[in-house]
Parts: sequence; structure tokens; C-alpha cells
Amino acid sequence: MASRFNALKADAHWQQVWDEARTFAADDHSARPKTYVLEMFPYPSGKIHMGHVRNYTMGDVLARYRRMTGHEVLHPMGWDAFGMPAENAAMEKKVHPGTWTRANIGTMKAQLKRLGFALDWTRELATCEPDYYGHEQALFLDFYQSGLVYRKESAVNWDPVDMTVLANEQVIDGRGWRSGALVEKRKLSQWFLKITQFADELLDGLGSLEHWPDKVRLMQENWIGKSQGLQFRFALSDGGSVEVFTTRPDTMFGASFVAVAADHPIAQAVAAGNPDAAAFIERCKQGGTTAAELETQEKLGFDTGLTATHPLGAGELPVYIANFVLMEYGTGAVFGVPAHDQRDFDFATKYALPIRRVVSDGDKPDPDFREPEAYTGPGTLVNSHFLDGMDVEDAKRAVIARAEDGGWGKGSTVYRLRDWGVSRQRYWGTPIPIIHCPTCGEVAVPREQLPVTLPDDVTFDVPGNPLDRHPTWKHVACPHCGGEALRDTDTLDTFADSSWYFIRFASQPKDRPFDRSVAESWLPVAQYIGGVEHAILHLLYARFWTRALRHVGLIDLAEPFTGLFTQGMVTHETYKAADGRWLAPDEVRDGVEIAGGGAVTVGRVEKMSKSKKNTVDPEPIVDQYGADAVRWFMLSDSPPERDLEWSENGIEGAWRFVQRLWRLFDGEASGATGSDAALDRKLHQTIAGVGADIEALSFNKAVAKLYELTSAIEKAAPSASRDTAIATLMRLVAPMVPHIAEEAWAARAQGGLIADTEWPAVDPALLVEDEVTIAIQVNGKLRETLTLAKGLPKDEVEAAALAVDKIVRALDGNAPRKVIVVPDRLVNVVL
RNA sequence: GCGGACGUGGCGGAAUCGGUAGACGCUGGAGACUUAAAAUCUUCUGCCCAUGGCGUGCGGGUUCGAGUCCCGCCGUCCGCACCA
Repeated sequence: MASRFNALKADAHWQQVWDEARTFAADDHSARPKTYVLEMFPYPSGKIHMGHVRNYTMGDVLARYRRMTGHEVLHPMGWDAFGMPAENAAMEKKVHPGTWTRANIGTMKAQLKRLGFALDWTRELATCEPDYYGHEQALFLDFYQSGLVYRKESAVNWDPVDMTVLANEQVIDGRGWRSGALVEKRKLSQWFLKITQFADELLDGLGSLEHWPDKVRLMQENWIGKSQGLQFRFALSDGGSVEVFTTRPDTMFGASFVAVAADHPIAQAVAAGNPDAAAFIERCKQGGTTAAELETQEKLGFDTGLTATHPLGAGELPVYIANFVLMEYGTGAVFGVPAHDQRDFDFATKYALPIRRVVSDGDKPDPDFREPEAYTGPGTLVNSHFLDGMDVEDAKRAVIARAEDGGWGKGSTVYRLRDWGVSRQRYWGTPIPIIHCPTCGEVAVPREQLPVTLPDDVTFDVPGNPLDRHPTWKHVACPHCGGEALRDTDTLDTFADSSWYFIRFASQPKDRPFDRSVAESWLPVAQYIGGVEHAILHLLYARFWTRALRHVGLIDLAEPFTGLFTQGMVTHETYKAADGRWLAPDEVRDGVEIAGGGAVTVGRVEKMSKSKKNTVDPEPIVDQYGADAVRWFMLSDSPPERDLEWSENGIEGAWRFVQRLWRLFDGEASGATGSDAALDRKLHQTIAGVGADIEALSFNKAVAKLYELTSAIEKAAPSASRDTAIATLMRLVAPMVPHIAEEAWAARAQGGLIADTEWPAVDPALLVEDEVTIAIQVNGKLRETLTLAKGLPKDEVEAAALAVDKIVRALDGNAPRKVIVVPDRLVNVVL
């Protein structure tokens, strides 16, 4: 008998067998029910990390399980291959972004293959290849031609050293994350996708996504940020007017000022004739936007000298330019009600403006406001003319009705969501297929000229956009007039690439982005698995893109992902030397630094990251323990939505279990006869339980049940039941540890691949126990347990309970006050 | 500040409907096998003043019975943030 499972040999063998048999290639024409399991595709940064391993293992277990339960499973893999790291590598290592990216893909693909994932590699795609991004350009033009794309001047974060636009996340304390240069606000002409056109749909659609985490739905809801209120006009003392938006029209009579944003046209107009105002506006722009700065920043205003006429005849209000009013939200102007808004309260306190209470919470009918802070709760209107006595909600409706009747305002809805700016002044992305002609204006690149490919001969030795400074690339003839014209030298935000890759996986014809009917046969994705860091942007953009495709008539699909699961991170202890250097796990042993023996401080358990050096590279681990042990560990212990702490003990334990399985699997079946009713029952309970747990993605629970079954089999005496249990266990563990399962299946000459077998059937008769353990309690406290036949009548159970020694003693000759009998569960004797 | 999640042994965690808290794994103890070690196997492992008592962050409540439901605190983590 071979004593050990040789993982290295078995892994390679079965991976090759699956590859050659195209076991996991999804068949578009299959008669089986189709299902689509997808993990978020990786960015090819260099090597795979433990987070990838955990993510893809979870998806793999589900995909393999669904195959075994009779589904035709689409489980593809590809590469989110455009993006900045490739350009940074180009600058630092003098290597072309494409060369760097494709090399990384090669490395990471080989690494993924070694983990034995049941992936359909025939559908592999990389977003940096023209046969992907060319179709994306076609979709962009479809959107453009149906009015979902527009061009607008917009303020961006401009890094003057790197000469590029930075995303908000790349601006740290007002400086560029790479260059450290002070970031400037610049106006640039940018392409926008009209995501706000779908704001309501995207919001309402969240309601249908029952298999998404509530947390993610809530985050998206807050991101979209729908607010309903009143938009109305104040007449100004200079003859103009100012439009404001409020969600609290009920507090109209509490208004004591009007404030506009620093970049509001009214503020600009005032500044033109008033240097003090201009200076104030300049000062507003300097303020930082980080949380801490906003927290401490004082509310500041500049009195324009203008006044606004209250539309309901409540006098004239001063008009300020204020630093806390945002141009980007609502109309860029507000009316201030200090008694019922904290910011307005702070502002009014500073500038000695009236604070008049118009909503009373009942306890304090006195309308003169003397609270130390604004009151924002519900209540009854006071000091408000025709609104007096109404509650807040009624008053809102009354004011909106009055405004609409009087023609000075209307009920209105405002969203926090902005249109999606997709222009990036970078090389390594999808070129925007538009040509700018001095005579014809913007012209779409004709379809037959797609793809617009990236030039290869680019340089990264100077900052700025290599496409823009390429000597010839941008110079083209205008498709309309044939005159000299220029290509748009911007590329699309890489979130565009990841907004439809799941459709291209389902169907990839050469001549168009996808075939509608094939795509619709696979989509929506039944289960999507990835990190919660994509809860908003990627998932919202993909939802939008899908709706936009439906809008232009390319697919009949509202939501791309029916089920979403956000898995936790892989974490590890951190270690620090006395001098503050971070140390890697393999530099530390027994609490001291191996090199030099210096003392080591064990820090918090944190997400694996290069900066804290607490990463564990999957590759040597797979070398040492084999793919199955790594997979098993990824599924064990921690619930999948929570963080998993990597530990040496954990992987060792997983490896021990794989070997334990092998001791059961290795060799011939015993050939013993006779049945073992208890083992049969345990087996069928495990089949049902593990199946349900996998469906629920509760892999840690499935693992626990498999441990229990394994122990039960080990302890059982030889019997036909035991032989059956062992053969069945092979199939039960197959989704999780597929290599040892194939090896064992082949050794027992079961025929075919275990990957192609069916999930074992459950015998429902064996799921019910014939005996139950009943808890005997006194006043709710456990005193004894009794094992009785299942389904025994109440009175018999009660009699048995009252005959128990401890109960007789507790009763001490008295009759119980009450006896509660829960059939097949417990008896509670109340004294 | 607003919104949300969570809090169970030495550790990760189970407990699906309000019904035996601590499944399963890790760590640790004892033992078997061995010249020895590794591996493996057996067994124990919430706490304490131990025929009993106490225990699911803290304080109350509902109930025959609460980790689970209700009220009030405390703590940790996450998201958003001058959003009118």
C-alpha cells in the first residue's frame, strides 16, 4: 500500500487529463440547464496572491458542484489587462506595457492551472488585445450614436509633473501619489457616459437583487443618493434670480440667508467687480477635501450685498458666497435654515444671522430657538403662517403644491450620482474611437476602421500621454471631409473594460461584440464572486453598461449578476524588528529575527500586503503541500465572507486531512458484506448537508461535515456500507479536493472521470433519525438527557422524564407546577 | 456626523424556527506504537469554591425556556461624508 498521496504527481497528471479531455469547456448547445459561475477576473500584476486563490477556489467548488448536479456550467477566466501599473512598469523597467502585461499573464495562468481550477480556458480573453477592445470601441460608438455619450468640460485633478489626470483616490493630501506634486484643478474636455439617465432604474433594480448582500445594495443605494424635494427660484435685488434645491421645503419660513457655491455663476459675477469676493473664492478653493479637514474647517461666507426675495413673502434674505456649498450637487445654491440644519446653524452663529425655529418637537412649543444645535427631527410646524400645525411631511407637500401653483418652483429629484467620466490621458487603455475634425467636429470612426489599435512604438521616458506625443498616430484624414483631422488621444477608463467582459465570455464571435441569443442563453451570471472593494464602482458600472446595451437593443437583460458574493480577505500576522523594519514571515522564527537574532514584535493580523511584508506566496506552498491541501485550507474554518488568517498550522492541518482521506481511499474495497445503519444514515445526512452548504457558499460548514463523516467511516467496522461510504466520500470531496478524488476514483477503477460523475443521490428515508436525544430540564436548566424512540407521544415522554432520578430528587415529593413537552426535543419541568 | 455589520473557550468558528451552547478545525495535556524521533492512533481540553454552580461584550426586560426577541449602554470593524 502506498503510504502517502503524491500530490505533485497527481496534480500535474489530472490537470493534463482535464485539459486534453476539454472537461470544463462549456457547450453552448448543451441540453442541460445552463448556469454561469464567475469570479472577478484578475489584473495581471505579476503573480497570483492568496486572495486570488481563495476567490477562485470558492467559485471552483461551486462550478464543480453544479456540474455534478447536472448543469452545463460556464466558468471562464481572463485578464483585466489594461491599467496604470503596466505604464509604471514601463517607466521604471523600460519595458513595453504590453510585453510586461503578457508576460504576467503567462506566469499567472500557469499558476492558476497548478491549482486545478475547473476553468474553460478556451474562452480566455485579455482586455488589452484588439479582439477585445475593438468590440468595446464598437459598443462605445453604439452608445455614442444613441445619445448615451457626451463631451463636457470638467474639472479634473491634474498632476503637473506626470502631466496626467489623477483619480480622486490617487490624490493624497492634495498631492499626486506618484510624483508628490501639488495637484491642480484643471478644466479638460472629457467624454462622459450618461449613467444618471439610468439612476432610477439602477436604484429600483437593487430591489430585485435578492441574492446580493444587503450591505452592497445599501452602498449602491447611498451612492446613487436619491433625494426628493423642491427646486425653486429667489428673485435677487439686482434683477436676476437664483435657483435653489431643498429637501426641507417645510422649513421655508425659517430661512435666514441664501448661499451659493464659490464657483457658482453668481459668485463669479460678484467677483468680477469685487476683489475681496475674488480673494474669498480663491481661499475657498484652497481648502482640502479630506475627511479630517472638512471636520475642522470653519463655515465661511462672503456677504455679496445682494438680497433675495422670499417667495412666500417672508422678507429679504442676504446672499452669501459660502465655502460649504458644493457646485456639483443640486443647483449649487441653498437657502439656509439655521434652526434645522447644523451647517446653517454654525454659519448663522458665526455671522449673527437669525435662528428661527419652525418645527417644534412638542416638548418645546416656544418658537424662539435656544438649543445649542440644529433640530432635524420630526415635529409640528410653528411660526410658519399657513403651515402652522402641520407635521413635517404634510408641510413639505403643501409648500411644493404652493410653489407649483404659483409657478416659482416645482417638486424635484436630485441624485448624488454623477455621469461617468471615462477619458484618461494614458496610453495603456482602449483608444476612444472618435476623430476631431476642424471642419466637421466630432466624427465617429467608421465601423469598418475598427479596431483603432494602439501604436507599439511609444516611449515612456518623459511624462505625459504617449499617444498624444506619438509623431503620426493621431494624424488621420477626417472620415467625412477627408481633411486633416486628429484622433482623440484619450483612452477609456479601465472600468469600461470590466463592464462587459462577462458577456464576451459567454459569446465571442469575431465580427461583433457578442451574439445576442448565445449571450442570453448564459446570462445573467448566476453567481458572481469577488472582493467587496468592488461593491460600488465596478458593480455599478457593469449594471449600467448592461442596461445601456439593452437601451441600444443589443441584449435583453436588465441585471448582469443574479447572485453576488463578496468574500473576505486573506490575512496574516505582521512582524516588526526593533528598528521598525517590517519582517516577512519567513524571516522570523520563535519570536526572533533569523538573521541576527534580534527581537521581533508581533503586530496585528492584517490583509496581506507587500508594504507590510506579511504576504505568503502561493506557489511554494502548492509545491510543498499540493493544490488540494491549499484549496481545502482556503475553504476551512473561516466563513467565506470573513477574513481568513493564513497560518502554518492551518495548511498543515489541511495537508493532514488530505493524507487521511488517502488512507481511506487507497487500496481495494474491503468486499465486506452487511450493512451499517448508523453509517448509512450519517452518509446520507452528509450528502444532503454538504450539498446545501455548497449551494449556500457555506464552505466552512461543508468542510466540518466532511470531517465528521471521515471520522465516522474511520471508526466503523468493515461492511458493505463502509465500502459504499468511502466511494461516496470521493464524490463528496471532489469539488474541493479534485486531484485526490480523481486519483482515488481511478484507483478503484470506477470508470470515467469523477469530474463527470453525478453528485450522489440522497435517500430521504435515511435523513430521519429513529431515535432522538431529549433534554430533561428543571426550570429551563439541563439536568439529564434521555434517548427515546422518535415520535413518542407527549404523555409517554413526560412520564419517562418524571421517572428520572434527578427529577424525582428535584421534585422532592411535590407535584410539578407545570411540565412543558416539546416533542422529540425536550421536557421542561417547572417547579 | 450619517448609514451599516459584528461582539460566543487559549484561537478560527458552529448552533437553519426561541428549545441540550461550544459541532468541526487549530493549539495544548496525557497515553499507545517506536531503541528514539517523525508520522499515526486513543483520550482529555469553557470557567469555578465541583453529587453543584457560573457562563455567548455590559445592564435591564419578555418567556416554562434567550447566543437567538425587545429596550438602554460599551467596544470593534466597514461604507459615505459640508449632498442642502
